[in-house]
Amino acid sequence: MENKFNPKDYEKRIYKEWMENGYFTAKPDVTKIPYTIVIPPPNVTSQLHIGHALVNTLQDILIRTKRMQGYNALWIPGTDHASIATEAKLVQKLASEGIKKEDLGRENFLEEAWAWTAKYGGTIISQLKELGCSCDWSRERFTMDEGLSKAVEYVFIKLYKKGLIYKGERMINWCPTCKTSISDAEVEYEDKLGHLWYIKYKVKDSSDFVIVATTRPETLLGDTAVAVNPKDERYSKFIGKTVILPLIGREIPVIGDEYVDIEFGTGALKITPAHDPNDFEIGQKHNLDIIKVFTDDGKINYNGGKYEELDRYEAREVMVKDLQKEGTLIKIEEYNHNVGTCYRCHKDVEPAISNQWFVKMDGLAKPAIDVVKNGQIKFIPERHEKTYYNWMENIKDWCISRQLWWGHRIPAYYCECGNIMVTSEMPDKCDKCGSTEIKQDEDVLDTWFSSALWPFSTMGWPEQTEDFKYFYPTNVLVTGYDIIFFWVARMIFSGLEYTGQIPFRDVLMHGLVRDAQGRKMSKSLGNGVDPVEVIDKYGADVLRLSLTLNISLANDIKYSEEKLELSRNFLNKIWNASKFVISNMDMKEIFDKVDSKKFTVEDKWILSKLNELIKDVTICIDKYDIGIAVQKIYDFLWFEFCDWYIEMVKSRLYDEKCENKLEAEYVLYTVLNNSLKLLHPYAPFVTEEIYQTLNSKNVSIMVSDWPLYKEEYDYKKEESAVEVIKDIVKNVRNLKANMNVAPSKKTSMIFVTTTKKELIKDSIELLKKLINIESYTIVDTKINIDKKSVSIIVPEIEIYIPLGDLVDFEQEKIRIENEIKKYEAEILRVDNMLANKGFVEKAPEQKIAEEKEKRDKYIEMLNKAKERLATL
RNA sequence: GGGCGCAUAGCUCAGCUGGGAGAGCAUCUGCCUUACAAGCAGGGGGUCAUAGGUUCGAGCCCUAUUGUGCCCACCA
Repeated sequence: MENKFNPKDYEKRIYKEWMENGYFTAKPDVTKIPYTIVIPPPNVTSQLHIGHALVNTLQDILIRTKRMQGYNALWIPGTDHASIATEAKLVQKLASEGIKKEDLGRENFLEEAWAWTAKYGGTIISQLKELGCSCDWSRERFTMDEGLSKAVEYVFIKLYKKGLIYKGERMINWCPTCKTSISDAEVEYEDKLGHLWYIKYKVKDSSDFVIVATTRPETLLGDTAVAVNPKDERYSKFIGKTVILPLIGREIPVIGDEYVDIEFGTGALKITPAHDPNDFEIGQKHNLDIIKVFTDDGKINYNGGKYEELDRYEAREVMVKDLQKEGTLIKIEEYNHNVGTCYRCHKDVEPAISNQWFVKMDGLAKPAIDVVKNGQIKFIPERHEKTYYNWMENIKDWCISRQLWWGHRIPAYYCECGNIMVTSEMPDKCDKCGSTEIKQDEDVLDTWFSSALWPFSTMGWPEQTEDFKYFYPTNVLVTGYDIIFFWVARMIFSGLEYTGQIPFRDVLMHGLVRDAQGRKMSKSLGNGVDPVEVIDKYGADVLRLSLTLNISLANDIKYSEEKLELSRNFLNKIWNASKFVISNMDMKEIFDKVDSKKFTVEDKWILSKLNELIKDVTICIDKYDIGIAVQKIYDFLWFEFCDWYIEMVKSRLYDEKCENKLEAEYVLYTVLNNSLKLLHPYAPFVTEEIYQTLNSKNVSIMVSDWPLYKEEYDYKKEESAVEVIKDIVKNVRNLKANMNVAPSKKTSMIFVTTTKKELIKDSIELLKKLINIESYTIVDTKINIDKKSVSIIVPEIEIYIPLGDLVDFEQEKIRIENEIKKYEAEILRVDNMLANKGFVEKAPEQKIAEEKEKRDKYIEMLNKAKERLATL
């Protein structure tokens, strides 16, 4: 083992060994219970960011734990083609070369896209490997693989035949920058400061006018009515009349509709059915004309007269000026409102009427709600179920067509006669009119349409493969709560509809990783942390630990350098402790001669503590208390094993004649070996490196057995005995520190006790080492005690340390007086409790007994302290 | 407008089914003690946001308030 903890020495080598030994692969095996996770597929061209590092560390922890526990653990990896995101990036790249996507043409563009995928596609995968992920790479999938594309096509056709997919003209969200429709879930609302413009619409053949307030004056080009509330006395008289649109002079009717809020703005609402969802509905109700005024890229179209070709915001400026000139703009107010933006490019989306493909949601939503309500699928933390219900219960039809090229092309074919054929192969001729003039739909499917199938399409579904039959449904889905709508919800209803089963049993949702100031990490802020740089500097284990140690999954995680150092220091500690243990393993080959009767009190104590740890950690991981589990490992290894046990056994190890040296080595080995196994899911590399050094180069910790709780290691008596020893040691050290006596100074000690004689005798070697005893006596009563001594009082034991002139009696008096005060306070606390009728009557007996015991203990110590004080 | 979090030591956060407030960092004191100075030993530091309530007992459960963050929602 290298002297210094340096992850670079072994991480790459170990990962390669795991791969070569095929430890990550899993095959159906009826003799084992499957445990399956499918990775949330990262974008094929993405780089590993800190969120990926977290979600994949969590999955790896679960998979590695279950694998060691004997499950047939399978973690299916893969990537997503991320239709809109990838296409946008590629378009941008082409633009920088002066190429437009349209000039390239569909075929060539797709060729570029595949080339791009091939070039950048491997990065994220190799980064996941650096992180230590134990995915079955032989099953790596891509959402545009042939098999997965088949699944997409199969589902589309099936749903179409069932009437669950339809095409129609609806109001959808249009992104003029990405030039595609997007679903409701893909719209992000942002609070933006805008204006309310008050515009005068003249009533025809009258000197009256109606003033409307709008945040979007440019849409007046598409106005086909002004609506007022029929109950509004100011305006009801105008209903049925017409008003004249400013700037363009077109006549539009004034209509009455309850929808209009009398209190808001002016109480008169301009209606633009083509560019506002509410106006669209009102338009439908009143049979209003629909006049589109925008082009697909957000410019004013041919209906805009002289404003044609102007960008929507440019048009706004120009029109506002013109309105001012005309005198019809009478007021401008600042106004804060919610503006829908595209989740990809963050530009404002346009509500627009468009002919698109939709998935009919009402029938799909209910079963998806039921499986969560009845507990077949559990969300962790549970509160996210509410978010899920809220969304599912108010869901609208899902717009799935995208005006993009990169993605699964819609398997719909159009004949010039208007007939639509939905099939997997391009038909030779129209099945209605026989024409051979047939064209495929130009659009592709929403990227989430294929992700929704991920838990089963990755297993070869719709074929009833062995994998699918054995590994599906998956056990747990691990993901961030920010994609409940995009992905989790859609996998649930898809799984139920297509496979008739839930896609996963548990949904483990983690928080977002934020920067040290608590801000979201983003490119624009430049506060992102590159996990690859972290791995370079600290190693993957440290990164993984820093994301899991001392965190609660329910909350967002603040990332900081400090947490990396904490993790690094811990692993360094383990490294050094292991070095110590390994260098003291000279009798390892005769461990079969270990005699458990020769276990000392500290041996039994640490074995018992280890035993508890095994139990706790196993339970915690099962409950997804991943942060608590590793905290317990940390505390045990550092504060029990290193701080106490190793110090306690040193004297035995250094003493060649020690009769239970073998047992000491064995216990060191056992505790370290098992602790490494518990820690392995969190820090796979360092635990493997140590494990192989501790055992043999031919074994691997990742396929070793998970430690089990053993009844015979439950040594309660020894646990409490060691607590007494620790109590003594801490008190002596404390006293020495307070009196400016070097801890290493050897002293003689007198132990006064009647009940704990054996314990002191048995553990005197320990005490000698831990608190530097030169000589000692154990007596029943305190006679012949050197006046110039200090005293220590612990339950049932008094210890006197003659310190000669170092003893300052005034100091000693004050110290003992303070202790007396402490004891009195404790006694008072218990007395108050016991004097409380309610407590005595209602508290559990055990609790009352515990309190009484404490009281006795403190009274005893109080009396001793008083006696001692009297002699000073 | 609805919904959901969070508020615990100077800082970052743990705290499982309610039973004497914890860790790391920072700070102070003393230590290069042959696994570890990325360390060891010891100390100081908290009305667990506020106000009520339930309970024998509340950091934990209930209600309200304040501050703070997030999600959802078509008021122009």
